Amino acid sequence: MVTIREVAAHAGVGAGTVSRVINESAGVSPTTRARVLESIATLQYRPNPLARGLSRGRCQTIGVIVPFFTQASAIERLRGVVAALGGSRYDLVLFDVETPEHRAEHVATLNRQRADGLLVMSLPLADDELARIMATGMAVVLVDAQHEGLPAVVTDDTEGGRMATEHLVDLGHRRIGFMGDDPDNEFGFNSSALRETGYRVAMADAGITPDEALVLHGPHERGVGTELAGQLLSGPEPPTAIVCCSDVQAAGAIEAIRAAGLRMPQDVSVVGFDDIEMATHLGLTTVRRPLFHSGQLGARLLLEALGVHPPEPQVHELDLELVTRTSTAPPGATSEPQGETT
Amino acid sequence: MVTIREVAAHAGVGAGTVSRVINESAGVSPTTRARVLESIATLQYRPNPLARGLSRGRCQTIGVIVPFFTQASAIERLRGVVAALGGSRYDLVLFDVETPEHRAEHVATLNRQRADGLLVMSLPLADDELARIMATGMAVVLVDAQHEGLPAVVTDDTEGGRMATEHLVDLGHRRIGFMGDDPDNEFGFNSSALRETGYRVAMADAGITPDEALVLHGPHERGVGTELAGQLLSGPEPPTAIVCCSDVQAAGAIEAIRAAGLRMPQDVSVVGFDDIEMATHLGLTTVRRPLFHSGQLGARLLLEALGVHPPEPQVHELDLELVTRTSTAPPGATSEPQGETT
DNA sequence: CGTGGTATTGGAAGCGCTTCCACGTCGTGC
DNA sequence: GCACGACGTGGAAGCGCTTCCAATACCACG
Repeated sequence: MVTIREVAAHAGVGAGTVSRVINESAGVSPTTRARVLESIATLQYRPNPLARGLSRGRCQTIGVIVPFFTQASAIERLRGVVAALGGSRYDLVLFDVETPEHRAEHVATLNRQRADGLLVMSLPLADDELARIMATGMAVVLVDAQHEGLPAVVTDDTEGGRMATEHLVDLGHRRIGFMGDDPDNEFGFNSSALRETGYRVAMADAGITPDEALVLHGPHERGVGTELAGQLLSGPEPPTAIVCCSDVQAAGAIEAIRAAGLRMPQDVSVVGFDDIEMATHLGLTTVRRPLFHSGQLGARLLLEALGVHPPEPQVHELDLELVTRTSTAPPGATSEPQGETT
Repeated sequence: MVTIREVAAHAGVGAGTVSRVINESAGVSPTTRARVLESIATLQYRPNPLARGLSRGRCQTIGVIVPFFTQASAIERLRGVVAALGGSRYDLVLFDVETPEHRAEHVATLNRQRADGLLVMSLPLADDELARIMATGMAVVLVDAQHEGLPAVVTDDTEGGRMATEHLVDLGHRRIGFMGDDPDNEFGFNSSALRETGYRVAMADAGITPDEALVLHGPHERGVGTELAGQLLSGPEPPTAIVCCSDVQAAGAIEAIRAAGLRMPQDVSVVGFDDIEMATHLGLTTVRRPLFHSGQLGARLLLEALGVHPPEPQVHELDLELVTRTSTAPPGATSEPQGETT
């Protein structure tokens, strides 16, 4: 491992001068600079990022805290982050959160030296957790979460739930079920609850009182979607349409519909949420979340926040969009609906 | 930011003692240890990882070099890595490689201080690149790539190509097309070429001389799959089956088949490669690669290599498996095939 | 020829940690 | 009562870098 001192010795200058050259600081004569650069090339010198970081107090790394890295939606966001970071000089450290303990651990461990900035995805951090992070001086940007005084990239989940439900109402459905995440999940995710609110708003707007037996909750898993949908469909008065708060649960629901020997959309319509790739293949009507874009924008905001002129924290709301495919139709429709939007 | 010295002062001991406590080194009396731990808790002290790394010469981080982070197969592997790293004390730094320049840059930048170990995915690194990496003393594990003297996790691509083709031959196909990656791609990926070899082996075994007009190449993209398949199908003597060297290209091929007004599998059978999630939804018969498992195993091997007793470098070959779904059937089959394997 | 800048430069200090060495302070065996 | 380990412990040195300060050289000007 070549050190800066060896380079200095080789070039016949002081260590400080070499440092000035690598950092492109002003005040090095062109002659000296050239000599130093040559020595660097000859010796194949690479500055030690750790030493640099220790000395400068920052490490050219941004951390991404992402719950359930294994979920398609998280991946899509991460893709956006990677894309945005592509051109920058920052490395990306991944903190996967699968349990509340993970989160606590990461928050506790985190400090300025691990990452200069932090992208927090989907996790509604508690006040004290955020306070601790802020105390380290790290720049923080939230994606799919919100907190006073912090820049954030969000979507309107309530509106999304409303859009999905309204679409079904417009098609003529009255008995509409809803499947969402557990409202009292251990992470404090609340987007599902908001979507449920949107569902209720749309129902109310249409003058329908939701049948509480048609509103079910369970973990964000495909199998759970199958199970919940099975429950809905086997009831005394099954719904003619189901709003799912994720494409994953919707995929499960579709399985349940097939298993029950029912047809989609003739017997049951299904709307999902997210528009992950799978939705295209399933022909799933869904509320598209700008996942990639949100990750990308979040990373950009973070880079800005780390820059020379950090802008005022601002909340960026990205639009949701209803993508109509073949999983929804008027209740009791007899013919296959035509045309698939990709 | 609390430093080790402040903790030492608070506990009335020397900095060395505090260090010994955090690192659980022997030689600290229980009384002192308790006092120090209390001070740490009171002051909420967190060791600075940079300083620690600088001092110890390692940074508790492993790097993952992954080309085309945006590809489903890469993601699946990464999931495995994250899973394997879950319990360890190592952080994960992601190096995305989208262009050969990226790769060169990463290899140049990399040094021991950035990561203690390196997981190289799918990238056939050149000798000099590897030499440079090895010179840093980093532990290296290859996944889906191989190099003398390095631990690796691989699959037999030739055998995979053979399996896929044999399956079609067994079904009675004779005119079988092949679609693969560009053989002279800028990264030096060769798995597609190996699969093509397997295809030729299977054809030869069946006594069939492949029609070179049915062997096409193009970038690993869905759109390209559509295009190539379109070409195959519009020829004077279209194939009755196509072996695709990835599920992504296969998905494109399926589109082309639909677009051409043909039926799958009655008119054309399709076999993919990878078994990404999409394959299930497409009903795609495919050669399953143990993607998750390979990432997980790779990460485990790396952790072992970083451990106290690094094992001898070893090449671990994981099995491929043909997953039969509804995209393949005997040529000219009249009835929908039954039963879907998930 | 003296004065005050400006342009370069070397090198010490310090970032926060680990680790090694030296220094007590005991307890033990004689 | 003394020598000798073993055990705890403090603290200096050093990891490789940045950055600041002082020093030098050089210039133009009067």
